Amino acid sequence: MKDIAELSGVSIATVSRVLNNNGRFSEETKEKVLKVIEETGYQINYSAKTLRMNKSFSIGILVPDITNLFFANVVEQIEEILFDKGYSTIICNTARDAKKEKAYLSVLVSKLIDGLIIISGADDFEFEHQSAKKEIPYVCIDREPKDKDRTIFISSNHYQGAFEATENLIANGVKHPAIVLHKKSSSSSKERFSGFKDALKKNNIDFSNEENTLFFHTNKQENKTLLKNFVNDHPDTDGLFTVNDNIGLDIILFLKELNIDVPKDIKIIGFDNVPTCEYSNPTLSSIKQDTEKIAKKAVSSLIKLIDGQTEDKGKIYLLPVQLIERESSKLQ
Amino acid sequence: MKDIAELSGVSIATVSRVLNNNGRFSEETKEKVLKVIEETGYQINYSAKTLRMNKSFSIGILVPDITNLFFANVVEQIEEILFDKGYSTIICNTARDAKKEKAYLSVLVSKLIDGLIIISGADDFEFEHQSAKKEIPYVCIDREPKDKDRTIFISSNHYQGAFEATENLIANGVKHPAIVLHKKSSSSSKERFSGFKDALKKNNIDFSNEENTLFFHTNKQENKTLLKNFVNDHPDTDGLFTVNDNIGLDIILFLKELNIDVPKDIKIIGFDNVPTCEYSNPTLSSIKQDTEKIAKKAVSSLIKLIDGQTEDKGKIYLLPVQLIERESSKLQ
DNA sequence: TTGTAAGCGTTATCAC
DNA sequence: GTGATAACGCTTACAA
Repeated sequence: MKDIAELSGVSIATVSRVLNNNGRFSEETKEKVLKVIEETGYQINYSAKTLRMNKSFSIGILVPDITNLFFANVVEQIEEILFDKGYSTIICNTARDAKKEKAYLSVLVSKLIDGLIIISGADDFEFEHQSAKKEIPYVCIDREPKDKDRTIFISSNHYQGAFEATENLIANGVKHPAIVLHKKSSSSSKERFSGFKDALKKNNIDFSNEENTLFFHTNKQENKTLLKNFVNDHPDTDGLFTVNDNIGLDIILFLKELNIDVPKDIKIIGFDNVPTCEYSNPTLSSIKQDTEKIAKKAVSSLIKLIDGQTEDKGKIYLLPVQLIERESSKLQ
Repeated sequence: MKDIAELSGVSIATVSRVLNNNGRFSEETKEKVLKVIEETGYQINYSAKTLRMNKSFSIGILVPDITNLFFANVVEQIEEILFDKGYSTIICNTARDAKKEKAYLSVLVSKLIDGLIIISGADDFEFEHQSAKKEIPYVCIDREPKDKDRTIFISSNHYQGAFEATENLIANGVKHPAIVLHKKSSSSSKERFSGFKDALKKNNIDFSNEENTLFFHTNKQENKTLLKNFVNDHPDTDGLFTVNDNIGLDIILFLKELNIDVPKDIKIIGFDNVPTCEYSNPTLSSIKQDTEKIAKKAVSSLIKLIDGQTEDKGKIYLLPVQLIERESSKLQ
């Protein structure tokens, strides 16, 4: 800027005004300055700007696993919107590791990020606003904040999705549905669980943990055995709602090995609508989340908070989901 | 820092020394200062540090599409290694848009990033080092740099992978192999193309663009027609090497509709080894890139450049790939 | 409409 | 060992 000022024969202050279009300069100087800027290929120094303005024009995103397609889609779309608004995004892959999450939060605070978007995660999110510093606005996607009044919570309607999936199974003739899920569960999979249970209740099917739930681990081989035992112990089972598509897809393979036909013997519906659903055999029915809406809502909510509009604080946005029917749940 | 200094009764300079472990302070002061820091929950201000040191402790990554699993894997691993080394990563999703790429580069320069990692992309990468500023070190993954002497190029051995895939098809009885690829091609898909051609040559199979190549577009329906026409025009075709798995997986579905059996009538091998390969029917053989090695090599190379070690500049690292045989290419 | 200068939170040089 | 202090590049209040 000093160079620009000298080359165009004005003061540094004027250069700054022109750069930020703050008014208080003549058309003539403006052109002079912009010309020099053009020629020199000047690039603003954001550190200095940040230091001075206490605003970094960057937003942090905390995501458990960027290789998960659902997350990747949301992140991609958030990033695009933010980019258009002049913010850059710092994507932090926490690898579902609480320690790493803490470390990242600390780095983000140090970088004076203007806002934070939290995507999913094992337990409720807590932001320990260190010291009396300016509080950093944040919004949560698919993960409940501990401090609900301070932030905005955006989530797909997991309950509704699970409910619809289960009712669809029943409508297609399933008499003994079961849910397959992981033991340690996020707020969203808890919602899915209760959607499943309520659908049974509504359809007068008794629910018991023993008969209607199967808990998977993370190891594939182990899960294969768990499934085998489950269908042995509960041979009536004729429909499975799997808490996500990865589980559903694995089960399709497992059942093939057990010579159990999908959908004739057992119907399956997953959750997330990952691309693989279209390539499996049979193709996997699933619940599709509206990643675009989620991303848009998250960004607009966050921007509001950043701009000091507090009227949405404490709000919860539940976004609708959509059942995508494919072969795995079809009536024969 | 000022507060810390006052609270612990030392000068700001001393606090800085303790924080950075620069020596020139007594054990006693150290403890005193660290205690206060602990209590106050002090967080360093990176903007100030960056401004002063002209070093930002952050690295930019340019990636065409974060929802592509191969890219996501590489990015994830790069991020993890960098995090352990105290760098934070700014992931820039260029969406294969040259304009956006330019815009991002400009932002990254403004943020004084210490280094840059470029992943893939349509054409050779050019970094127009603006003005006489400090030059930013960068390394390229799967994308050739224009200015080869300035940087380090890391790539899977796409040529070898394509060569092996093609030879494997031939070894399994394929007499009339064809390659399926996109018209506008990156440096890596060019390599794959020439690996394919050379494998034909070595096995005394004549190559012609007309008989042995099929160019796909981006539209799925269109591609289905293209494939249909191709197998009509060239009914001898009994093996396809698809330049990536997404094409291969689509073709499996298309051929099913055409009542052409895979692998009996036509054998297929893809490239990238995406997870879906294991779920399709038949499962898709593929070439697996070693994302871990790629990530490690990229980071270590970049760090060397950042540290001013120039002896590796201009080097090219070709990393081995691995054929994963599944049902789609098996001999019956 | 323009210029001067203080100050943002660090690090690094120098003096003690 | 420790402390003053200049400087990094920018914005902005105030003066002109």
